[in-house]
Amino acid sequence: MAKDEKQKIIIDASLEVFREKGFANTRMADIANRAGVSYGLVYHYFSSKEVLFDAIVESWWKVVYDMLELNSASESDFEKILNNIILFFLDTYDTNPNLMAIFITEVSRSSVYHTPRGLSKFRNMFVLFEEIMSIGQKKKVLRSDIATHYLTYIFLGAIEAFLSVVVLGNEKLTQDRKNRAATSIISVFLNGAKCS
Amino acid sequence: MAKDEKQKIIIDASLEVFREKGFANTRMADIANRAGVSYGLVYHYFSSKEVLFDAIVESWWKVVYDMLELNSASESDFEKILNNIILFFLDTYDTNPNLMAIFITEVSRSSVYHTPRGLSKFRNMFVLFEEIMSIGQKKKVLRSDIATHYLTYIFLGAIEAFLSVVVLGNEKLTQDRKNRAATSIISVFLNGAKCS
Amino acid sequence: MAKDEKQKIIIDASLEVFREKGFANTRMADIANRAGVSYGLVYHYFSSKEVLFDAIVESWWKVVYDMLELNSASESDFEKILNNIILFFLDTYDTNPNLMAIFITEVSRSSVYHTPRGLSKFRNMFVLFEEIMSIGQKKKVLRSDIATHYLTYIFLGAIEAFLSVVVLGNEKLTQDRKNRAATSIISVFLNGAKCS
Amino acid sequence: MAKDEKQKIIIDASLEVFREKGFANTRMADIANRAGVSYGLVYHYFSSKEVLFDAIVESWWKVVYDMLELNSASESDFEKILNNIILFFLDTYDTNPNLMAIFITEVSRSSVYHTPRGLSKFRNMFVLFEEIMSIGQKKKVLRSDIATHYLTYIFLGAIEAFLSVVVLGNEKLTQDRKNRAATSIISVFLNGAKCS
DNA sequence: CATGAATGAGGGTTCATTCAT
DNA sequence: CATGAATGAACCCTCATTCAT
Repeated sequence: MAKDEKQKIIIDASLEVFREKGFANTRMADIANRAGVSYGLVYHYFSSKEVLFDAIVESWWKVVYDMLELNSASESDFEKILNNIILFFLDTYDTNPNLMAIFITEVSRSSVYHTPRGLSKFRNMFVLFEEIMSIGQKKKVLRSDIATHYLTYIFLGAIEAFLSVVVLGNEKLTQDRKNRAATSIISVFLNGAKCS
Repeated sequence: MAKDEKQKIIIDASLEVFREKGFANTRMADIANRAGVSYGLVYHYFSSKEVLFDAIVESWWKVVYDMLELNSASESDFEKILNNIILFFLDTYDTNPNLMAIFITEVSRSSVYHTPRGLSKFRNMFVLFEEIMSIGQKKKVLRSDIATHYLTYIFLGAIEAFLSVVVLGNEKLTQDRKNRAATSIISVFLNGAKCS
Repeated sequence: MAKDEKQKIIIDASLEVFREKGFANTRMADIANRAGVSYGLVYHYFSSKEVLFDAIVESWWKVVYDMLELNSASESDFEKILNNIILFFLDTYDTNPNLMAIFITEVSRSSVYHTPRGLSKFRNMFVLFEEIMSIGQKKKVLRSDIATHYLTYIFLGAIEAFLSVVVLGNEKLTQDRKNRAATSIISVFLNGAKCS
Repeated sequence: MAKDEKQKIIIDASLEVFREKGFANTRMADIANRAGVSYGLVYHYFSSKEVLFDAIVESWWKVVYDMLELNSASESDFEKILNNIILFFLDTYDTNPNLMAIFITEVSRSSVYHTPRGLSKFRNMFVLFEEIMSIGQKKKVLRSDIATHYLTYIFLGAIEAFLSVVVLGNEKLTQDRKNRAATSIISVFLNGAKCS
């Protein structure tokens, strides 16, 4: 429909602008201009700047949660699961770098998003990650002498750190590089960085 | 001197407020109130909000760079170096949780800080980290089949992820917990998460 | 006709909303919603918010003027005429409390309505009231040692004050109470409040 | 002090503008311009348009309540008390016509002011008026066969109606005219409008 | 050094009105 | 007739910064 199309145009424009300027420095006028629509139309679809931002973030959480739950329920080989997860993030960066950048710079750490509600979303992701690590431990793939949340910190931290560098450098990811990154991260995570 | 004392009072107050509200939502008036000084005095010492924030961040970068350079030049056992680095961050959180929180939420990822100048500071830290990892590889402690920057992502990412959880949860760290965290992170980083 | 019906639906809805929120705080969207019609249809029938409001007020003035002219020409006993006038206002409140409330709160005093044109409508009512008082004086029912406009102030003021209290308190008027109010007001107006 | 003077300048300017345009059509910029101060200074003293308006209205209620309580406690002749009350309103119009106009057009009836809190202020005045009427009845000056509140409606209504005409016509009141108005209103109120 | 009054540009939001379908 | 998407001027309020005392 025309309606959904316009919404999409506005959301896409806001993804660009939020990414470029950050939430605090984004003007609703910037979004309207970028979208090529009038000032008021943005408000016709989104009742406030925050609502617009939330719409973006919610859609992000949904796909993350879905992805994690899917992998949580998966019967695949555990290493394959880890690989899926990393590639999910890298592929998302590929197809929607603005969304990924916003997640990294405005959501994952930014105090702006850390209202109680925002925090719970973040924690929820963490819990889902932890479940997967717990599965790895139950399957005897992962060590059990390390508390599950440390495994989570390290795996999630590696992904975020890699994404941060890519995002902040505005780098382009080839399929090849994505695979190498996933392989390297998983290799260190599972086998360690120490010389054998 | 009285001068330095007042400056310190203002900086301490701003650490609190920046931590609580984030840079964008902090008012100069908030800082003045928290410091118990007049509105204009803040401007007497810091010519703008940004200058005040930068003063804080610069002091942070200085200690981080110093610490990394010290460890870079250190003759210690490599594992000991890694341990020093982790404990540096955890100890800083202990003694100055506001500074650590600001680093995590306002600097390390936030787009607010990602002016070209801010980015270069961040990259500089990354380079120093990378040098240490490179040393580990030269010393044959770390694998050389993994690109140095991946080792960096994983190690730095783990620290940041752990700190994030602690900071966002406003948690208290005992000496014991700090040691356990360091040990766990290093153990996984070096030996891997896989069951042996 | 369908046309007139829709107009009436819109007018009735606007009476409700204008009464509840006042002219300034009424949105055209509120009226459309209350009427259960689309946004644009209100504009189809009324070219602006002011035109809609005026349509209401004009209809009010018309019945007031008609009523006053009728009583002005009436051969009835003067006391009966005063009674008719009071009961006209009270009956109107009964049948159309929203209209009465709008008159009291938005028209009779509100500066919103006091454009030159609005004022002239108001003055016109005052003149008609004054004519009736003048008739009372000519008929030797009312004292002539009091300037006609003072008689008008007192009589009209009493009606407005009573209506104000009823309107602001959103009170229900029984036939009995209406009669008592009319009798009391007229008794004091004609015979005075002093103990005899 | 400079501070109080500036406040007064702003309040005086806002009295003018509120009177001319009404609350809803008054721009904060208008007030600042009229006061000859910067835009922000208005907010320095009054945190919102509503707070500024309330400051005005509160000061009004205070003098009204004080005046009514004084007359309530007065040992004077009852007719003298009625005269005092009327002259209070007329004198206030004389010295501060803008305040009086705002009371008449924006407060006494306007729905804008009829929040629950606004209403209670209005009712409070009504109650104080009613007490005075009740005293008149107890003193056997006023008839007791008429419910007290009807006496109140008629007396208060007469004052308001007179003031309304004066305010809307932007008329000038001489001392002489004030006295005649008071005498006429009281004469009709006490002795009635009927020819004897 | 210290105070806090004063400034005014900037930005989010509202909402009457228009217009394409 | 009817719809509701689209427009954009208007306005309240914020707050970093300046400045007189």
